[in-house]
Amino acid sequence: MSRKSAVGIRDIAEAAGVSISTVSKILNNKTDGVRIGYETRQRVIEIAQRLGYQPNPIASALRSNRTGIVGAVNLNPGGWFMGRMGLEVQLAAQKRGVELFVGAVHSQADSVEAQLTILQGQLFDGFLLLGDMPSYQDATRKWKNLDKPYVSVAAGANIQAPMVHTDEARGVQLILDYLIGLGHHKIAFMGSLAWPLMPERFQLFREYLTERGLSIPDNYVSAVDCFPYLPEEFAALERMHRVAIQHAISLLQQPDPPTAIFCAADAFALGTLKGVLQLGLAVPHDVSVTSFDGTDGTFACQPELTTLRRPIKKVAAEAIDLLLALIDSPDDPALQKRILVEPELIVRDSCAPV
Amino acid sequence: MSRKSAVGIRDIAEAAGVSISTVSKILNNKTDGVRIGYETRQRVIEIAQRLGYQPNPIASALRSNRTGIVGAVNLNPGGWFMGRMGLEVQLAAQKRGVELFVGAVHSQADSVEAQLTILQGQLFDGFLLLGDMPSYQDATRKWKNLDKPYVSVAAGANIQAPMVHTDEARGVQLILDYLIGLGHHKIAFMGSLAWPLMPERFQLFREYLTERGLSIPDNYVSAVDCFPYLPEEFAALERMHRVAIQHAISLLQQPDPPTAIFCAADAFALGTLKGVLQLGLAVPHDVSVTSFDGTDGTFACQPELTTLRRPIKKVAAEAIDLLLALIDSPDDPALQKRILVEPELIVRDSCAPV
DNA sequence: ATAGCGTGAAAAAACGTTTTCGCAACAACG
DNA sequence: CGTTGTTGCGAAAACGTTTTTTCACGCTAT
Repeated sequence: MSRKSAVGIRDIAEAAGVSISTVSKILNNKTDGVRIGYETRQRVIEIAQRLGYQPNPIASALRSNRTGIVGAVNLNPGGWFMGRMGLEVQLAAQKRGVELFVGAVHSQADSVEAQLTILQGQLFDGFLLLGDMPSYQDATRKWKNLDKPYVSVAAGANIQAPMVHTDEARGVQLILDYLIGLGHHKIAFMGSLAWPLMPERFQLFREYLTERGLSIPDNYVSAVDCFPYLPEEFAALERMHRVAIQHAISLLQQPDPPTAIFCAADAFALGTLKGVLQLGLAVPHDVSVTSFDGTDGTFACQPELTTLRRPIKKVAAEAIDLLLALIDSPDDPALQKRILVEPELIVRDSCAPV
Repeated sequence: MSRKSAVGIRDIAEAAGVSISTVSKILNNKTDGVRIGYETRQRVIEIAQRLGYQPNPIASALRSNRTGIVGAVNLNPGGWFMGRMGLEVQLAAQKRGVELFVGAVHSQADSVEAQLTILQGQLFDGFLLLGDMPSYQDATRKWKNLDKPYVSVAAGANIQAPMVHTDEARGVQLILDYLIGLGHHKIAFMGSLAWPLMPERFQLFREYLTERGLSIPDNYVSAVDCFPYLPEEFAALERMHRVAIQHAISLLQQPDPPTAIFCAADAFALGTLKGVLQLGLAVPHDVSVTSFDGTDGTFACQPELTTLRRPIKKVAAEAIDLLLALIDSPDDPALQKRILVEPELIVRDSCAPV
């Protein structure tokens, strides 16, 4: 290890017979109030190349107060949807030529704060907050006065920050339009009200149906009691799956069972599929199932799930664009906005007419 | 934005009536050749706290040449297994009190290099290379002489670097012992030989069987032609699923079909499940299926898959430990090692006696 | 001749730490 | 009373850049 120490800006200066400031300006393409002869410019660039110069980003960051790197912290990295989101924002960032590194939060609140402390340290020019969690408000409030721009991605509507999210009202509408179009009136809801976003999603579900005069009996609401955050044990998602199976069974064993089940996340739908099977019934013949999110699991099952696809790539792209804009002009009030992206209903094989 | 500029070490020095060097030593718990009175120590710490001092990691890194952060680049972030691996190394790092940020590689070789350039810049004290890819060798060769320690995780055996990996020979053995114990002799292999690791896995499969005098007819080897790297379109994994379905069907429609199918990754097994169903056959009654990796999808299907669980948490933990050790003593030859971790066979419902 | 100006570049300060070196004060010891 | 050792801390250099300021020179217009 530790070669003879890397070639720096002053090695170049020495080799070119110019000063280090000249080299810096040339290598950074400074043209503002700076004049450098064409001759010198070429020579320095050529020498830098030949010497294999690699700028030291730390030193550069210290002086210029910009690292050119953005960060993200994922509040629910173990979830199928948010896990994918972490990936997609990275992709979107790379497409725009900026590097994005993502950290994950593993336990509850303390870890968020630790992460945010790092993020708001000078390492990143700005960051993304991916997802939501109960203590989100508490954690972010402390950082409201941090001087790095950030945007919130796929978090609840009550966030006080620039944010990008799926148009969930539209999503719920797409699903229910479809189910009702198939003649369903007895539609159950399955989801965990302990998760962020889920209460809002249930609210939208209820509003849609009551507006159309359809009632939602209490026993059509199946509140799975589980928590999605990062599984300390490997089996957390599996446990959740099993719980969903049981919920599907109880939902369908009632005297007047629903003809369709609206699952508020893919994991619930997958569990429901299996629950139905265990009752000796069939999807979609005996009961229709819809899913929400459209992650990978929804096509690898039998029957394949009709699902609402949250537009993950679009959300990621919008988020990065917004963040980069904010980094460029942090005080532009026009950027303090909320972007809602339209989701898409993927019709597959888990629904049928009543 | 931009508060009155953050409180720095010298604000503390001023407030405490000591020099900045003293403050620095106190805040870093320096005890080496340094003596500071208990009195002063307490006072400075108290003041730092009261002023809400947040150290500037950039400045600190510049001087000390250590950032306290490690990085990782994930060569196959979109894969079910490697995606999870990215998460687990982060977790393992956090448990050890070090921050780890992961970047993802989206296209082929150029992106790897771009990432590695960043990684070997001074931002990180060391890094993990997660997974493998065809151009891995090319990309890393150029960086063989970088002065940051790194460890390779879950890459092929031909990597010239400290590495941590599943004991795949043991894994293949566990699966085949189990299948043969159930009386299976006609065992097919399904996998993509275009992926890294897969040829080696096939080799192990072949060796095991031929050692026991079992032949592997060519038509029992189903080489799915697909590429696992980061899906530019959302549907890449889905396409792969469909291809696997077709392969399962051709495998089983032969005159003398296998009684068991050894799938070299979870995605193939999930596809196989559906292929069998489409033929009007049943798993495990008509054919047994085993999977490799044990990611989330393997329990959310019907029947649940018997799978070899690659010990992802253990691998992640070993990798971080090794990396941190390397950062501490980069020149210790004892750390130039290869760690193989024992996998585990998860027996579920996809296999039955012949 | 000389003030003014445009061109090209060097000198020096700055970023916020860590680290090395040194030095005063005091006590103990012969 | 000099030497030696110990304690507690400060001064200053250093890390590798970017940014600001200054400067030399040659040309033109007065």
